[in-house]
Amino acid sequence: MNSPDDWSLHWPNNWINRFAGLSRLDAATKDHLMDSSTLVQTSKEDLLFGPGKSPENMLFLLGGTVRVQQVSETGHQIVVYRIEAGQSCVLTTACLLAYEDYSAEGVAETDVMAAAVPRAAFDQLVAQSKPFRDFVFAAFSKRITDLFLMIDEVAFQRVDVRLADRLVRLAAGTGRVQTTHQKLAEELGTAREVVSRQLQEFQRRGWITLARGSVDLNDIAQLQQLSAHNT
Amino acid sequence: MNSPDDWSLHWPNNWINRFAGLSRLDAATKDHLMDSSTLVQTSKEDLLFGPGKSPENMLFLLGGTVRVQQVSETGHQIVVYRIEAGQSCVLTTACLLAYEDYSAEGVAETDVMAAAVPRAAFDQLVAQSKPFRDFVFAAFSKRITDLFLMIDEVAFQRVDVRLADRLVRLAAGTGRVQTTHQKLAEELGTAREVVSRQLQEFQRRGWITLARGSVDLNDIAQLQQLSAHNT
DNA sequence: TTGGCGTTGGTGACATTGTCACCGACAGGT
DNA sequence: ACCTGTCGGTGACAATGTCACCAACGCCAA
Repeated sequence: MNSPDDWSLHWPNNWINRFAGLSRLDAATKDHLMDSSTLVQTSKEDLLFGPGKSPENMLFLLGGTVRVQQVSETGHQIVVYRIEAGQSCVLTTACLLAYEDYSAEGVAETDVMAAAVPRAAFDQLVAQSKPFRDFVFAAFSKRITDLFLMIDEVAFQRVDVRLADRLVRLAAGTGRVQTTHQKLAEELGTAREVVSRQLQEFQRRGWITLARGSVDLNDIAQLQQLSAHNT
Repeated sequence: MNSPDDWSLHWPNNWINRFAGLSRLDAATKDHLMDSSTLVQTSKEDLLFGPGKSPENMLFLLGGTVRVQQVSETGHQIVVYRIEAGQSCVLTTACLLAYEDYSAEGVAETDVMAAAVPRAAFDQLVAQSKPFRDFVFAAFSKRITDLFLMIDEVAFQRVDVRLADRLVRLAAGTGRVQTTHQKLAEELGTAREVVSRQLQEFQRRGWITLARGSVDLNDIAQLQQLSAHNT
């Protein structure tokens, strides 16, 4: 669901309606936003921004998912958050405005379609439209609270709790996660061996079934209970 | 230096000049900003914002320091960043706009003097002044990159490296840090015992001298070298 | 089919960090 | 001098991170 095909290609001129926070824009502002935006498409695994590749536009994601991850000098990685269809790319937009030494990167996790708004147009929209300002600051707010929660999680949560949480999220109701132990380790910012051992423990308890390159969730309720259990 | 006495009490009507990013405001905007702001003072250890205490104003810090820390459900704490004199409180300003469940808190680390700008005035300034927008987004940008670096640090850096770094920063050139091991542990989001053992190791190497409630730095160069060493 | 060969996952040993229980040293007030 | 609360020290153990190495699998070419 929400592949670039299912709606964005059919109503590319009406993408604004997909953003709840933009519904309050007046007609003239919507026109301005539409006129100054261009549709862009990228393929799975493409790098949207990262060290040495500043994003020059603000992106509104119409379809697909962008994974934002921190790449450490130590060679480690950790996934900080994801931008889903219907969300915008505010943090990186802001950061491109001033700072060059941006150590996070954004990777297309699927094929992605997005509306790109140049920096100048973004600035003008912020100036002229209060609903647009509200949208921007609300998006900021959400992301920033996520960042604080992320710091809390990394600093204080147990690995098994975090892993159970990610498994349930990544399965997204499908009951299966197609990924490797290495990828899961990079999600959590830990080591593959740690993930392997935790997964073995989950399997021993009958919660999941392991296979090469995938994890089947047999008892999502138990996983959720563990992930809610902040001991 | 930069105690509330040394300048802010003498030129409280000119505080805007203390903010480099605000120097480009035109005269009318400066007047507007001055007129809509009120000076506020708080005492050391006062809670400026936190769970159940949303900040209703944007703050420009004129004197003192505000410590922003994440308080976990587990009872742990970690200091995320500090707001120094000459900086503004953008993140929390943004977060107050939308989200209630804000788990971070801001504590006055010294007596604090600040200029408070109500939300409506803030919004109007953002709308009318491009330099003010630039200031706001630049401040956002700085804080957000700090948050990403914080995630990196907590996830991937060794405790000894982080502790050495904090000691040098907290000493601020004075060669001494007046604090307890428990406070240092809350800086780093770790346990007191861990801090105690690391400090003992530093002392064994002759880098520091421990005393009850204080740490003297004997060899800042060595500490800096360790803190720069990202192995 | 067979034999490389890169990817994926498993394992044990060890280092680092976190947790717990408990202790003693110190400072301030009476 | 004696409480009393704060501060720091210590050992045992658990959880997590690191390292070296190996085995199983899938793919592909000889």
